[in-house]
Amino acid sequence: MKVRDKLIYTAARLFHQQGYNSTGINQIIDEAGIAKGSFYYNFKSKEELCIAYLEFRHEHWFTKLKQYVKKHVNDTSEVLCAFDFLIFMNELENFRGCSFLNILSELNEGDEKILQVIQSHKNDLRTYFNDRINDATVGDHVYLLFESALIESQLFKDQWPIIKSKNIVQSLIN
Amino acid sequence: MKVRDKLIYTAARLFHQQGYNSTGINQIIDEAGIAKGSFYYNFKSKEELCIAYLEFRHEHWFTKLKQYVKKHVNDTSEVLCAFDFLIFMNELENFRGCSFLNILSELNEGDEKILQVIQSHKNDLRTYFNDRINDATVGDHVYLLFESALIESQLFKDQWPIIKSKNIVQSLIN
DNA sequence: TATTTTTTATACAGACTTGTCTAATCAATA
DNA sequence: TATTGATTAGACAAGTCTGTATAAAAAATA
Repeated sequence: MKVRDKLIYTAARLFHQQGYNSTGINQIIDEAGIAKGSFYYNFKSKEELCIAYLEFRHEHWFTKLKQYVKKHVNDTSEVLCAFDFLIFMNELENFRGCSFLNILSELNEGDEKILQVIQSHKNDLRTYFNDRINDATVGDHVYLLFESALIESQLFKDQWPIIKSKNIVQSLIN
Repeated sequence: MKVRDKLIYTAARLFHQQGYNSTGINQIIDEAGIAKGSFYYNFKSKEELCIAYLEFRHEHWFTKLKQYVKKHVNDTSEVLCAFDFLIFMNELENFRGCSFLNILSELNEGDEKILQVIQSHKNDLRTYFNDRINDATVGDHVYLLFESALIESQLFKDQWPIIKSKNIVQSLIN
């Protein structure tokens, strides 16, 4: 595996587990087993790594979502399946929530570039639902409930907000 | 004003503007005009200040919400009014979002005490809606949309998620 | 008035942060 | 084979962080 990718994967794991500001460059390179010089050869700053991380996470997350949906869609609808995917991810990642919303909370004024990556990801998610739901109002409604399910399950360390949201969505799309 | 309160108010302003990890003790005491010794006389650690801050913010936020609702409830319902309050607060606080959800994203494992304060606040908010809505399913539905409105308006730096959520809620409670 | 509580200013410890720099080594490419 | 690109280990700068220590002064209380 390439050095750059090793750094991104390690950063992805640590950022998601510990948060962005709580994770230092030194820990990343230590756990990745990469020299500091190589880090700054591949990234000009921590911010640049953050953007690479979010772009990686974007691909990773949507790929996993689509894989999951493809595998389980026979039981239910694609849209409802996305909520099951959240449950699956919470179990996998221990209720750490959404990488993008977590970074959002740590942003300072002037981090416009990072904010744009986050907005872009969420716009894609909104589009994902709207592409699968005829009524645009319902599509946004589902997107909003999906976001709620994400953040509230992180907050309560419990799947109930996802289950509740899913039940509501089920009644909406029928 | 008491030294302890000065510290909490200053911390509240800075934590909400810049985030928890990005705000140091030194900046807080400088801007509050308080000696460092006094800080550690009143709080045994930054974590203890954080809890005091969240408890203050809890009182502050609900007080402001109820004041706002009392003043504007003649035009519309209490529940819908709460969404207008979000719009009002975003304008006032420049789309910095929810203090509690922002802290949540910065939590590390082991910050159980802080997590409990956040959960307690959100439970109160959930109860607030359920006390004003007969159907418990609809109550939770409104709570979830409210949370979504909060985080999504912070994310997009725009009021549209609140307006959309409010419109949905309006159709729900009629 | 005497005692205790609280606040002040400041220096400091020890650890951490991001980022730079050097000099050597390994790998790929022309 | 010679050159360029990429990686290594580690020291280092300059600053940040939380928290402690000191001694004096001010404020509240008995």
